[in-house]
Amino acid sequence: MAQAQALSRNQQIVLNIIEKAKGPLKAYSILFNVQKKGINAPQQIYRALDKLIEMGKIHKIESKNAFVACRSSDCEISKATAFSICESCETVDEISDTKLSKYLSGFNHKKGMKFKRFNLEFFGICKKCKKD
Amino acid sequence: MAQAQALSRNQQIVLNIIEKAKGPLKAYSILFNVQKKGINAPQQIYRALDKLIEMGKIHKIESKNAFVACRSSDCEISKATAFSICESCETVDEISDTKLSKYLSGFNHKKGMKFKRFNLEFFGICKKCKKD
DNA sequence: TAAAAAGTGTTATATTATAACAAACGTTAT
DNA sequence: ATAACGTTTGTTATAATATAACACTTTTTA
Ligand SMILES: [Zn+2]
Ligand SMILES: [Zn+2]
Ligand SMILES: [Zn+2]
Ligand SMILES: [Zn+2]
Repeated sequence: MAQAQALSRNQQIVLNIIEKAKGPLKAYSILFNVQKKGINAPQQIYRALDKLIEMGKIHKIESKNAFVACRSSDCEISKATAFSICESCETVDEISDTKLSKYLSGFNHKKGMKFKRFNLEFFGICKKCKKD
Repeated sequence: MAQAQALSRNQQIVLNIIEKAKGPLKAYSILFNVQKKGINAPQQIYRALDKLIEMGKIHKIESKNAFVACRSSDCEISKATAFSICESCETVDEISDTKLSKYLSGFNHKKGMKFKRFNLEFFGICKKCKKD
């Protein structure tokens, strides 16, 4: 069993903020939130984000350039991610659906390319927003 | 049958460049390529790109901030897109697989959100790059 | 033909992300 | 312990991506 990787100081600070957040956070919004902790430059944020993504602790929502904490425990490496995104309130949920994940992981392209990783983003209007 | 929408001058110029390209193009690379045609500002590019996306003529590859022409004729509105992306040579192919598309269009989130649209990006190493 | 809608040109600015370099820190191997 | 190595940090600067705002023109619709 691979030893769970320890987080460095900056990585831990950034992860804490993302985990506490209700929704996806942008890099610069994270930056503004940690200036009191002595982190002053974008680089410091982006470096932490890169490592956290590698470790599977967070994911990037590509369509929003924003970052969310991983909630699904089994994506230790971010190689099969799926999200549901509300176009009205911007809520993002990580979808962990075994069938979906298996279906896509097993998907083979006609042109013979073997996939290592995928990212899927669904868009719609969430239940809560539909009521309004 | 809905009348195919005519393109404005700038939209046509931008679309031509993207269609001629072998791979995804970035907005500013498009801009540099059309300065001889009198287009000088990012806004003009982004406005054209936005409309072309709405019409389904092009798609944005979110993980690369780049744009490709639609090759699959049946996505008149870009509501169900899937791409295969080589992490080595950066080649991008639009996947038009009816089964995949149906499977995903019919996918329903546990939380009851009805999806209007999705975008799927697969990553791997293409056949050609594997040989090297 | 007047009003409305879509498109254009332009300047300025906001937002997102990386380059490059020197110093500090944490491991491991003599 | 200490040298050597890789990783993390701090910092300044800059690159790349994208939008705001405003005045004007063209096209469509009524
Ligand atoms: Zn996850
Ligand atoms: Zn919502
Ligand atoms: Zn298409
Ligand atoms: Zn390749």
